[in-house]
Amino acid sequence: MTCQSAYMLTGMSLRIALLGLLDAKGPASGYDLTKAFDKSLIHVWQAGHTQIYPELVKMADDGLVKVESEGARGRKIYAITPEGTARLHDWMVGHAPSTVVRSEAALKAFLLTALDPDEAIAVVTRIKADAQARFSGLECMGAPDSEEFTGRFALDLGLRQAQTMIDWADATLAALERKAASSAPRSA
Amino acid sequence: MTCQSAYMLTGMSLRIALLGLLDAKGPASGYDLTKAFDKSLIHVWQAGHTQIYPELVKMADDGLVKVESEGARGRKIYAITPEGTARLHDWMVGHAPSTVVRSEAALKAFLLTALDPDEAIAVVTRIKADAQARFSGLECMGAPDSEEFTGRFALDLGLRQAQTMIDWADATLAALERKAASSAPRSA
DNA sequence: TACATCATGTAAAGCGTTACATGATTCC
DNA sequence: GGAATCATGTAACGCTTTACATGATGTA
Repeated sequence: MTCQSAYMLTGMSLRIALLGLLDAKGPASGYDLTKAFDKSLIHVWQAGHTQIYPELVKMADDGLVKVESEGARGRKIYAITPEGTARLHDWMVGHAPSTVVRSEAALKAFLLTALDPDEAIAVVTRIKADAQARFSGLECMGAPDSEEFTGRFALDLGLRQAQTMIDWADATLAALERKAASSAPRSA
Repeated sequence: MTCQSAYMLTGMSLRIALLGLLDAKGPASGYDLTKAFDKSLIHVWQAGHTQIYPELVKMADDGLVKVESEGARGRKIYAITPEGTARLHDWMVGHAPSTVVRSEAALKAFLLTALDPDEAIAVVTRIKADAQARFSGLECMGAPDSEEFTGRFALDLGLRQAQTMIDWADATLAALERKAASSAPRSA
């Protein structure tokens, strides 16, 4: 009956991502964290500075981070607190993964049968091209210099997911082409 | 320069999902559509009745659907209009897939290195169990009677994605177990 | 001096969840 | 009569995006 405290029940993932970055890489400013989201968290979670700055203020109010120092140009360096570390740990081991899915690609897949085969082929071809671009982007993040080691497992997952989309697109294109051929065989 | 009209630029996916259902299955009430989301769109897009009812009203205002008839118990049957069909078609072929990703599982993958190997193993084991449950759920939706044919391609995609998560979890568990063994070899 | 980058914020609007609220009909 | 299901809605809150806004510092 005793429901765990509220942080187990609500979204919170932006907080967790920020705590994770501060935990892994040490104190940083909102500006640094915004860049980190763009650079190494882009395939995992997205947030802009307009979301990050106010969230850091709220997290400081809640004692999860604190302003460690203020540098040039009003730069504020945040550090994770022991309470913040504990919160991060609790979320990682205690938070039941949410089952919500909201995928535009899956929605297009769902609605594909509403289109003519030719149009459906165009849609899936575009999805495939996107997945290939994502795969290439992730590959670049990975191997050579790789200043970001934190994302090793997430990178592997991202690559596998992109490959899965490519494979699905290939299989779907094959099915659609069979259908296009059988529904209009006279043009051969 | 001429940006396409606003519907190309914003979210809209709930609208599209509703239009797709009305297009595929014919006129339906908000209640029916809510059930359809739960039953056949659950692995694609999620929405509850509190979101669907007001959205249908707005869509009627915009001329994409209309109240075709009113049945017992205040039941309102919505039908897609030609304009709605056109909007659905335009989105399918014209909307650039959004690149935003926000995945709690990927976030956990990213933060895995912040945990002890033992804890990380527990987290990944749970992710794997979830993916297996999702896979089984999708399998049930698929084969035998299958009153929902519309979701054929989306179902295939969902199964592939669930399998990918299972495969990633297995590979990650193997890596973590090697790490756990090498960091504490004396307990053998 | 002008432009790029660094660095921080606020405000408005839309999307999504949870809680609240109501009433009709059907089945036991 | 009571419970389950049918059927629709509103309100409050939180998350996310877009647009607006400001000023400091470095560099060509």
